[in-house]
Amino acid sequence: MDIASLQNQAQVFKALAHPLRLKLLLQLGEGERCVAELAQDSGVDLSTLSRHLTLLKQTALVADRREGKWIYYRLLAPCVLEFVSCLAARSGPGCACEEVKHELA
Amino acid sequence: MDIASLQNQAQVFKALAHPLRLKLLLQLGEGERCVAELAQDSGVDLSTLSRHLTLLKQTALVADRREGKWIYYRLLAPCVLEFVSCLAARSGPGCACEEVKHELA
DNA sequence: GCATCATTTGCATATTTTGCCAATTGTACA
DNA sequence: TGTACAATTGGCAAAATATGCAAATGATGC
Repeated sequence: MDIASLQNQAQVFKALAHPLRLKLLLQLGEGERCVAELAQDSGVDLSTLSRHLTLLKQTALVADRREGKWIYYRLLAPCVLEFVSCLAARSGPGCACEEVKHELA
Repeated sequence: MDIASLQNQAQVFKALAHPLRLKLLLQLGEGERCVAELAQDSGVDLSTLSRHLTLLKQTALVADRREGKWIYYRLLAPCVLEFVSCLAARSGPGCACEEVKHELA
């Protein structure tokens, strides 16, 4: 694995490394949303939200589409959500994967 | 998904969000390694390497074990590597998951 | 105890990330 | 054309991260 690939992948993880951005991805996992909808209970400034969405777009985790006044975002990488579930299933150390359960036993 | 869980998960992604740490995880995917071995061609100061390992340990992605003078690190969460492979398989935007191939078509 | 080797910690500095406010762009509609 | 609304961008300060050097810790063996 060369340094460039590692950097690219780290870039994706960086995009995932923020609670708000994770939340946004989970919301988009349920379907397309416009910025105002995503802002609903985000608790941050609209400008801040926009920057987070831009970051997700740059790593191709989401894509956007304009429809009239609104811009709709959609999820591009469902596999991300699967991995998040795996993490969510972690209780304490280790992860939910079978191999690891064995490792920790 | 509550804010605390999101933060915990973001924490894990943060740990993954660095090329060197990803490289370390990949190396550990092949088996236990002591710090000196990992330092071999890392290109960073030993102290820096140590800090990265500490960070990985804090998020329970790896664990360590002392044997005489050496400290061996091992991978705790193989599912991480699977996800990294998924990312590595991305060619341009999107991801290697089937659903996404469809989405992008 | 003392010297040595493997690894970690303290500290200072450089870089990156985050978040708000204000200003701007893009669209719709009167 | 002008106004209103949705969303993004510029600018800047605060917080978090990354890194190397030097000093400290822990274990070994003389």
